[in-house]
Amino acid sequence: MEEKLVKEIPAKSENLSQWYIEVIRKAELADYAPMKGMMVIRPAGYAIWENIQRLLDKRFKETGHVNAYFPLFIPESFLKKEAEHVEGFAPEVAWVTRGGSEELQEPLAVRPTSEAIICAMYSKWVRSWRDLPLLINQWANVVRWEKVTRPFLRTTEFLWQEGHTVHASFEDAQEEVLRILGIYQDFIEKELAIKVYAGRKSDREKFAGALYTYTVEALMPDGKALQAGTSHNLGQNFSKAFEIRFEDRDQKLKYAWQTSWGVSTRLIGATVMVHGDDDGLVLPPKVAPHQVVIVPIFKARDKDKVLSVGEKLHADLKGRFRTVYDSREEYTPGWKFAEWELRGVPLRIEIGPRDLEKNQAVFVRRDTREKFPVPLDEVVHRAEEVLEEIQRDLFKRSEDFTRENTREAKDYEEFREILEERRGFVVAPWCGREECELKVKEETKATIRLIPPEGESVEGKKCIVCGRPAKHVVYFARSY
RNA sequence: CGGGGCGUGGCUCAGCCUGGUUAGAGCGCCUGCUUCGGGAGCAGGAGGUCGGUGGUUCGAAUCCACUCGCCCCGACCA
Repeated sequence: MEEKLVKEIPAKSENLSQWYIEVIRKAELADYAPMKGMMVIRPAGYAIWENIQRLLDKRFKETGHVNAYFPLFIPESFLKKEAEHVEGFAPEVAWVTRGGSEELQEPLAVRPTSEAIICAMYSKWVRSWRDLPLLINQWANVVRWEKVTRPFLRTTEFLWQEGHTVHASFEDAQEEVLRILGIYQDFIEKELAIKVYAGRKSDREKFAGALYTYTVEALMPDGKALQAGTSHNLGQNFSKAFEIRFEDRDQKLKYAWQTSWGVSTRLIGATVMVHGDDDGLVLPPKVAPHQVVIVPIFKARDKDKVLSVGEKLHADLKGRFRTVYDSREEYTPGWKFAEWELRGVPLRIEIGPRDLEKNQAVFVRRDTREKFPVPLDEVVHRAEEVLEEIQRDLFKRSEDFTRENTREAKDYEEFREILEERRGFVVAPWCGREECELKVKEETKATIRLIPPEGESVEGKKCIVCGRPAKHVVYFARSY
């Protein structure tokens, strides 16, 4: 039994919810603002977001997308143009009804998502098939008046990116939707080291106003699923509501086909939950604000020697990795170890008198706590390898956990038993009827998280609930 | 939005039930010295008006009402 090194954080395995909140505050990722459901993203948290932005934005640009920025406010009449859309979002929209001392003629919604305002602009910009595809993304904040909030996972205001594209055909739009879904999956698995399943949402769970919604879903340590990103095929629903038409090669005027897609600061929450441990954050090297921390260890008599080697190490490392050199003298090495572990720095490099004698440094992995000596002239090279190993191992662990907690249910009794006692994903055949979906939700609190891509045959399979012939084999889970 | 719990120096909490001296502790913080390979030791010091508002009372952290915020359960949630 390993000794717990950080005080005042509840054990992750015993109380995930408390652990999560405490870690976020103690590691200074975020703090509560004085208004309900709102938080301040502190520098340590924002640095993760900046890394997410950088790595995702690169992928968007590589696939032909450009960034723009649309207004925060949406006139009420615009929001109302697409019927399903307004119905879906109405309960959680914040309104501005006054400007200065004057009542507004028309209330302005604080965007809960930007389809309405963006489509209004697109209807002005799209005229010809030559204008398509239109591939725009924006990094922005949105506001949703949620009843239950939790830092990063569900807050009143949050940061995200939302892509909004316009295409000449259903096929083009569908291709875009799946391309983005692929980017999300690749990004989350490679950079955040979180295993996700990708698939389509049931009609009940899809985005308000979409034809189809695709999703990537991750499994949290308590066995509940978290929607990590969505990509919607909007069909012509919005183009008809907002009159986005183009004249095609055949000289016919056609309504455009659209998509929208997004991931949010919720990804930070997922990263914290999936990888953290009882001593605090464990951050994947690719998005960690600091990838390496160098801690020099010295007594008065070897201070100069150790510090000069430490500085040399720092100089060698800082060009390659996000490195912090913690040479503060007011804290002891032990204190620093605990502090940087709490903050999730993937690799710690210790350098002390004993190491100098052997011309080495000591590496300590945050994820495994594995400690091993590295010759001084191999530090940079080994650091690179170790960071890659950590990144890989974190994903492996997430993948193993997710697979181990993905089970097939033979019958409804077993289905309920799994969701009650072990949770995780339960894979089962479904007839496609909302009635059965609702029954499952009522009786187990689980919903259909996704319908996987076609492939597996449903020949001879029967709905886990009603026994009718199955249309799909789907993934159920309780969710955040 | 319904049920429950909780707001006291930066943090974790005691005090409240049974109102009454200058509101306490540990950690953290500041100063000095000694330390430094897993959250160092000693000495001295600073810091709170008890979430907010109103009420009861000679007197309120303590009792009452309202209100803001946080946590848990439920409802809701693309």
